[in-house]
Amino acid sequence: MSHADTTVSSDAANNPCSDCARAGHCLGGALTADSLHPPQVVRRVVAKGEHLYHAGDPADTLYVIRGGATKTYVCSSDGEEEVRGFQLANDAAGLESVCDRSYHTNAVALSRSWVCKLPAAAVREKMTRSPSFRDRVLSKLCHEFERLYGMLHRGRCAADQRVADFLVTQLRGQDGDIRSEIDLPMSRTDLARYLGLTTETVSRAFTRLQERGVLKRRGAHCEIVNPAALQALS
Amino acid sequence: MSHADTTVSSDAANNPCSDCARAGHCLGGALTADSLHPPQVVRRVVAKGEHLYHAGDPADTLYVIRGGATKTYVCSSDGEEEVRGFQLANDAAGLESVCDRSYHTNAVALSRSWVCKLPAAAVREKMTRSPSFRDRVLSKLCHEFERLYGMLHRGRCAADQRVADFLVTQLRGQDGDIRSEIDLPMSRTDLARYLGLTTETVSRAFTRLQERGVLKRRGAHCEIVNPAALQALS
DNA sequence: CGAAACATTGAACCGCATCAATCAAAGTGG
DNA sequence: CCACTTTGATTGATGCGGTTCAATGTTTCG
Repeated sequence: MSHADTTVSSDAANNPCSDCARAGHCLGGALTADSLHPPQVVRRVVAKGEHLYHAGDPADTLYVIRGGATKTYVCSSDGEEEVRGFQLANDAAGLESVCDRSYHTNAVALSRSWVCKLPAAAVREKMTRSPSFRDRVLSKLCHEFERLYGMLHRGRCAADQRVADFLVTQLRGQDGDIRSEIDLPMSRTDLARYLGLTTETVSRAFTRLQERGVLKRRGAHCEIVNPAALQALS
Repeated sequence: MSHADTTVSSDAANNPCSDCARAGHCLGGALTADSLHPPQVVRRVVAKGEHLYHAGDPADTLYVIRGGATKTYVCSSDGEEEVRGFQLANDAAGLESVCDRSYHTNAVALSRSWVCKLPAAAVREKMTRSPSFRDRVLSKLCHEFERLYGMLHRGRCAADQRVADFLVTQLRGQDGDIRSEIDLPMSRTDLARYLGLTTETVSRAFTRLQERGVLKRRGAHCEIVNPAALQALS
């Protein structure tokens, strides 16, 4: 994945979205399309382990992930970490900034990541001015609802199903087609805390999937040998 | 609970919210406050077992429950019913009408219920006109997110904790104070399908809570003897 | 009253968590 | 570059909680 366009031209200094290939599909692009004066969207590189925000911080920024990967998580009352979601390229983090005063999750980079910061105030203002932009934001919220309902459903399935379902979800790109291989950016521990299982159980599920000839693993890389079988499980 | 105001005055025929005590706290009241010509909000009585909408129907109505109780549910691929939520007085059903074209759940009355139908088009239109109304709708969506996150957390707890946590949630009225007794409007089966457990496990959890002196049951009625102990569990 | 639906209780089984050990990969410092 | 440490992943053995199957008790309603 190339991030050559992070080198800032003088144009991009005023509007980082002007030289972004994804501007047409991104809330940031829409936010800066009818150009007001100052740069509203800011690009940033985030080191592995660095936080985008913490729970309780004033929710003043909507993040769009350009590259890399992040996770959102909370620490439950018993001290356990609950992973609420992973964000890859083109995903949003901190959507609660649209409808709440403060973040209720923590967000941290799983690897070196490239993100765009959209001021929540600008997003709200644009929502007021443009119903179509508002509908795009609502659509994002709607997708998040669907994802959460999916998580709830997964929580009622057996371990192998949870892992299979997760893989199917991850393999489906935003363009709709289904890839046959993937690099999982998160650790087994994070995946377990996302799926509501232990690392041991997740590990065993992967082993079983491999033994059945559904997939092959090489470290974080994961190749789907039998997509139909994977789909059938989830 | 009295529903005397369902008897329609000629005023109320044009605007059912004009004689509703809850109009000030209800999206319906806000929708009809700056009165346009025809009645936008329609009241209806829904018989037990009658559906408000089905999954796949065009999502053209936002429902507000005035009295009674409803549940939303989906039938998963394996034929099992998954209950996604219960709606009591002042709760909304069909929130997806704000951001989606069609409902993705079914909604059915658990008992004779009184509902208000808000046309989704009118809600969207008012959102465009009034940022504060828009923020109220967004706030509803935000609360739904919180509820879903709570459900996800509950899904990782033991059976007794799930039931205790559910009770605590139900006992907390929208005014913030905590009641000491409650009539559960849903069957054990529905509750089990909501909590991701079996009816037997839910039943045993209630029995254990009673044996520990936390609560007393008389049919659907549930009296909390030791609120502190209940809170401590959840 | 009698039937049907719902709720409760009991016994046995099974899947996941837990505890524990080994293995693999990635740094780190001499 | 190689020992050494550290971190993460895998595999194994055991126990427990919730499901499953089955029976009984309770409520509701024609």
